[in-house]
This record gives sequence, C-alpha cells and structure tokens, in this order.
Amino acid sequence: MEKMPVRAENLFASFPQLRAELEQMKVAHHFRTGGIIFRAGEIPLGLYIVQEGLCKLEAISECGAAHTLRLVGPGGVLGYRSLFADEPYHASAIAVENTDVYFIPKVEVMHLFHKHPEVTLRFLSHLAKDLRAAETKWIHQIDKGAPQRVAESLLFLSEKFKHANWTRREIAQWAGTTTETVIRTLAQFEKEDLVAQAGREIKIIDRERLIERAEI
Amino acid sequence: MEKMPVRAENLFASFPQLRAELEQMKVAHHFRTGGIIFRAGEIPLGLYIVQEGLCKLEAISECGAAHTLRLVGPGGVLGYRSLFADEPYHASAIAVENTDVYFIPKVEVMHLFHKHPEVTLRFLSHLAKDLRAAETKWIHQIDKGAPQRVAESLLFLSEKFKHANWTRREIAQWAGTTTETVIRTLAQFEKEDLVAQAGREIKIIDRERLIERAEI
DNA sequence: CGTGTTATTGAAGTGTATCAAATTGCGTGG
DNA sequence: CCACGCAATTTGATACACTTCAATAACACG
Repeated sequence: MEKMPVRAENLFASFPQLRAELEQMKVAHHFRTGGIIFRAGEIPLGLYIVQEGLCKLEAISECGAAHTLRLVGPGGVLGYRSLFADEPYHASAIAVENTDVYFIPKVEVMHLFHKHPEVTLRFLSHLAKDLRAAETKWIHQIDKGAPQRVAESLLFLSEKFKHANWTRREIAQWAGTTTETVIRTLAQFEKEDLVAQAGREIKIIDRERLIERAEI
Repeated sequence: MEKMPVRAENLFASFPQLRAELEQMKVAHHFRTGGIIFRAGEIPLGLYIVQEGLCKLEAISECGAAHTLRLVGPGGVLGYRSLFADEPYHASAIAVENTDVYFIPKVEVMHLFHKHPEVTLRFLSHLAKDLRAAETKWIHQIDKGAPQRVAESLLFLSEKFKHANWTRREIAQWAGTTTETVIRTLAQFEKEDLVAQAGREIKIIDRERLIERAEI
C-alpha cells in the first residue's frame, strides 16, 4: 500500500526565534465542527496554522458532489497551495471537529521567507509530498476497486487522527466513491472479520489483512 | 472545463545574470524518442531542464499499467518533485520525442536558491499549480465519464504541444482509461463531427463543441 | 519484406453508481 | 427527560458504462 505520510510537525516549529516571531503576528480563530475557515473562490490573504482539531479541504465538483482533497491536523497548515500559486482557493476549508487556528497574513509569511529561507524550502518539500499523495490517489482511483480504496481509507484515516467517528459519507468522500458502496464494503469486511461495527463506530480488528485487502 | 495551465516559461529564465550562472553549471544530454531520463526508484541527484522536445512522467502502477502524470516541454523542469521531497523518484521520465535537456546538480540548485530566493518562490508557485492540476484530475476521474475525459485530454494535449501524433494509447494513459475506450470514443466524436481521423492522425474540427463535451 | 507495434471491432462480464424506501441513531428543544 | 425531527445508515433492485479478452487489420520501421 502507498503510505500516505502523516506530517504532524509544524512547518514553522523548528527555531525558537521563529516561534517567538510567529507569536507576534498570529491571530487566533476558533471554529466549531462544520465551521468554514475559507471558501472556494475567495482570495487567499494568508496562511492558517491548525493548532488544535482537524480540518478538511473539500472541493465541490461541477456535478455538485463533495470530495475531500486533504486533511490537516495540529501543526498543519491550511491555504498554502492557493496562496503560493497566487490563485483563488479552489477548495473550501472546513472544520471536521472543533478547531483552533492561527492566521498569518501574507506579508508576514513573505517577510518570514525572506528572513528564514529554510522555511521556504520546508514548504517546498511539503508541497512536493502533497503532490505525490495527489498523484498516487489519482492512480489508485484508476486501477484499484472501490473495496481496496475503502480499506486504504480506513487505514489512513484511523492513523491520521483519532477523530473518533468518521461517517460513512466522509469515508466515501475521501475514498472517491459513494456512501452506499462504503456501507456495503464495510459489511463485507465485517463478514471477513477485518472490522467490527458497533452502531456508527468502526473498529479495525485485523489491520494486517486489511492492508493486504488494500493492495490486492 | 478545468483549464490545465500550460507553463512553458523557464523557471530560471528571468534574470540575465542567472542565465549566465546556469550556463556555467549545466550539463547537456540528448535523448531520442523513448529514451529514459530517469527511472522510478532512483535517487534524484539534480534537476533536468528541458531545452527542446517533450517528456512525460510515467508511473507504473502495482498492476503493471502505465499512467502519465505530467508532461514537460521546453522550458519546463523534470525531477523537482522528488528532489524537493527528498524521496526517490516515484515515476520515470521518458522522452516522447527527441529531447535535449540540461542537468543541474543538486548542490548547484541549492546554491542558486540561496543566492536567489525568488527562484525558490518560483518553484513553490510551480509546485502549487501542479498540485492543483493533480487534485483536479482526481476529481474528474471520479465524476466525469470516459468520453468527457478523452475530450478534455484531446484539448489539453493539442494545446500543450504540437507533438504531431499522440497515439491512442498515450491519450488513454493521460486520460486515465484504456486504449479501446479512447478508440471507441474517437469514433463517436467523429460521428458527431467533433474530430476527424485520417489514419492515425486526429484533427479537432469543432473545438467549441468539444469543450462542451468535456464539461457535460 | 517481414516483424512488432498500433489500431480496430466484437462479445461478454461485472463492478459501481443510481434511485428509492425503510430504519436507526442522535441531538435538540419543549 | 422524553419526544420529535433530521441526518446517517441500511438494504434492495436496476441499469449500464467501462474494462477485459480475443482476434484481425493496418501501419511503420529496420
């Protein structure tokens, strides 16, 4: 299975001095579950650093379906792709659970880059890894079946964050399939003793074989 | 239709001084059609700037199918994603037609970044746009049908480069489908007077309606 | 002039989306 | 605290677009 890297480290967190500088310029915001940090189409004015909680980047396709592009947990950064590309956001950022973020204005980011070139390189590396993840996702969408993608998603999401209950819909939006297919696949996995479902909860029982299931 | 941006400009090309520096360190290589610039799994040692010709980044999936991730023409750069992510290449770079490239060792690149921070930002922007393209491709894979993706691919590929004859297989590998489906779709498009096929050549007749066809 | 790649066509199978309808679970307000 | 209402879940039936496999034809290239 392609391991989707979970990078929880703060992109800015290395230098004590840097941390102090950030303290100066940051603006704290709180969002409750479902809250919208920014919307597709808006112009990026800066970056959002996730302090606590979990956010998803959600794109609505032309036919009205929602797809989850990326997930960002504590230490992660929101809004950098559009900011650096100098484009409007092409996805919305939504809090999956109660979330605290710090906003850093664009000028401050640029100033930071100027003062600490290593940070720029850090972002370069980060974007490069995101690009790989996205390209891998495309390939898997092509030549893996829905069950494999669901297995993969279960593994990834469970590792990514203890966000207790991923709904079947959320899993579907991450896996690139429909809610119904996720449900039927989970039923099948349960029959094979790979997972156990208690109400809405999903528990992975046999991680080993689930990994195999994601690969076949 | 999502416009996949064609960025032919050289990422390094802005400053005369920079150009001069590049001249110093570059190493020229030539590849004929089908030649392999680098292979998936190898460790990146630097960047390749495409001077003349056209290259594709091709990933072979677990089940043995080839998929075209990106295309890079004159002025474009090969191998930056893996270099910046500090990972082995996850795709191979292959010359689609006779191609001249310049190789720039990693140390030189880093030195360049150090000396000209704006160049780093240029790459940041470039990667950000590639990421968007990849995410868009994933979404389209999910909720567009094969004919729409073929239409989209025809438009993109014809704009991207006058690389005279894209084979049906190459189109399929870009569109995320099979050769047979491309063939049948082209036959359908021909019946609708959107394209004309003369032997292996494909000519777009009604660009307007083909764009519509990619959107439906 | 052969030999391998590319193109073409046909038949068959199947995985998944889609639609619809019933049920469960959860939060909220009365 | 219970009841209500809405969202999430579940199940079934149906349709069909696309892949897959196979076999032939056309073409390019050495």
